[in-house]
Amino acid sequence: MSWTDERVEILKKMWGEGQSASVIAKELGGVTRNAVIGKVHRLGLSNRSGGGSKAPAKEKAAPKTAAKAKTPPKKATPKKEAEPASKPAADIKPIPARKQIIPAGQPLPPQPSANEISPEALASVREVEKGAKKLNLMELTERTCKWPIGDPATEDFWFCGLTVQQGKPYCEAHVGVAFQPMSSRRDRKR
DNA sequence: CCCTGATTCGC
DNA sequence: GCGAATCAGG
Repeated sequence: MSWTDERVEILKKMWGEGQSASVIAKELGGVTRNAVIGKVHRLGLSNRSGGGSKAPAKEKAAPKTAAKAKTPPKKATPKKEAEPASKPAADIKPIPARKQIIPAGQPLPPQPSANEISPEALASVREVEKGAKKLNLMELTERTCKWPIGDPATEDFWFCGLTVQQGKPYCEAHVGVAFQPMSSRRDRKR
């Protein structure tokens, strides 16, 4: 991919909106966040200033003087990550025949007592579950949502598997229902 | 650990 | 000009 005019437009727009480089990169597709950051700098809008026109212009000393003076690339962690780099996208979920969906009354490991989920949270949860990866116990990793769905006693059981929210063990939606601020507990009719 | 932007430098 | 590798801070 190259930086076509419109792609740069999107970049400027999103960067201006304060979107992170990774998000912009994902949006544009075909580029990594590094590419985005690099471009942002070349465009001179590293600072989120729009009409400032005042460029602090902080020049760094040019270390390259000697013939071959390479900065010792210290590799503290030579781990090579096999990142998917760029992949089209996996949207469009046919969604087979899924009847029973979270009975909301038993599959809630956390918060054992009282689990009346707010309508909004429950709505988003169901939304998420439509795109859940349905991972089994073996497929869970530190960054997959560990929210159980279905009945552990049957085959209709799997884990959400979506990307977790930093730190938490669940994805955003599930974090929402798992960590209900005890205040929002109101007796819902059932 | 993950994420963020910043910088360097070979291509 | 481009962007991976790397650095540095949260």
